[in-house]
Amino acid sequence: MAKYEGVSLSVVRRLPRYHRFLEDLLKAGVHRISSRELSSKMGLTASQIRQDLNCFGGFGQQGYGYNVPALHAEIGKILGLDQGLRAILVGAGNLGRAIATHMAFETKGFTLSAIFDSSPQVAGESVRGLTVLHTDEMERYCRAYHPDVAILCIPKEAAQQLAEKLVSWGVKAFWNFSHYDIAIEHQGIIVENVHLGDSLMTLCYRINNTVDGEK
Amino acid sequence: MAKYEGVSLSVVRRLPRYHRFLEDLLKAGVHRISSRELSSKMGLTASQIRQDLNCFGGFGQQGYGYNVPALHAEIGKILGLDQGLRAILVGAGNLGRAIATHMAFETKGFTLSAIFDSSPQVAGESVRGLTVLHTDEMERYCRAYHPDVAILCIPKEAAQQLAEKLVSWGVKAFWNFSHYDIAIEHQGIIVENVHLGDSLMTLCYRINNTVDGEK
DNA sequence: TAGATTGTTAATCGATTAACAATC
DNA sequence: TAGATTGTTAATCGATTAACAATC
Repeated sequence: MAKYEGVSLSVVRRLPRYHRFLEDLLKAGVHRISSRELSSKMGLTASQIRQDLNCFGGFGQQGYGYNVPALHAEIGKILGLDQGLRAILVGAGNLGRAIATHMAFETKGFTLSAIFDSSPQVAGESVRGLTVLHTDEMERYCRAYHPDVAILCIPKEAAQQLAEKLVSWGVKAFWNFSHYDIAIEHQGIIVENVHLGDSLMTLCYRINNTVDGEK
Repeated sequence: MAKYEGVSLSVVRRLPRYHRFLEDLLKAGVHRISSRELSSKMGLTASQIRQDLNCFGGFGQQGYGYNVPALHAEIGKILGLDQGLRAILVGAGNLGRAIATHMAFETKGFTLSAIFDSSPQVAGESVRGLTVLHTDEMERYCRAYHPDVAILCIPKEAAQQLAEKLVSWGVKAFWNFSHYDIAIEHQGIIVENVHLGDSLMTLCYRINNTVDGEK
């Protein structure tokens, strides 16, 4: 654990993208790639790629470049995609269901192990082969199975209350789709936010404030 | 248009979050806030808030702070949330439907004006009060109504093909949920990516590489 | 007026890019 | 060996933080 402590979040956030591009190359049967070639495909500098990768070790070979299958596997290992961390999903509304059915959890390091909803109507339904449980059962479940992460697809107010409880039941990480900023009140908890509304508003700004032809 | 040309994307990306926090204060009946108070609520520095806001003008008052309703309205105007930009959604699968039904487009600067799907079975269905159209009708629709943005909730291969076409039909911005990196091949097009898989993999890394108690 | 807090300039910090010696 | 390309150090660039004079 914590093998790579000094690595900045900016670098880490680029790793999944490297992994994706290498996967494409792998599928295309490309066995060898230089930082220069990869940089032009990905729209960044060769320097940055070499710097990024060297945070984790020397995966290349001078005069040759990088071995695609090996590098792809290395990055997967660095990310921990083989770990099968246990995730629970909280909130089986439109978004929650879409996340449950749409996401390839298994190839991203996770197993979706339970789904909860606060509505008695929804509890009992089957989503992605899992029977939705009522949120009342969440404490028992967490204490018994110690999920690694909770995926919050619930409104802000519910998120605020439930995050508190989930933390007290030992959940240390959140994939947060709600508008509640967990990280502020819960130091030491890992939070990955997906603020769709913020993303859309940013897009709105950019459309309104971009001169035609500007990058 | 392009009123604020020099402002960096890092600053712009914080605007929606300011807007959200100010909305909460507004609802709580708070009329006045200093950069210092706001900074402690949001988990950033007072300096940064003042710097950020001053990119767009002097909205505060020395010795007093910021007027909450006024600042909230200003940021909304800067973002262009009152513009009602026309959005079309491409792909009415799990994710597309969730986005269509879940997102509050109206309060984020957009109007969802049409939904398309490539499956003849799906075309004709009603989603959020809109009849899903077949993708064959997209060209005619774009040429007639000039949508400002296309929301891509389709697989990578389809995204690659359709992005190409949409650009040729005059679409200048994308809210992209696919794994295809539009921006690389289409310079001058505005792309806001939501790479859920990347976010999940980043979370995987952070869980695997965070020492207990570390921030 | 005195106190508070902004707007803004200057200092620091971190991230990206460039350069090049090491080496396959 | 010669050419290519990495790993790594140094230079640059941009973003964040600190400081303080302006001013309400």
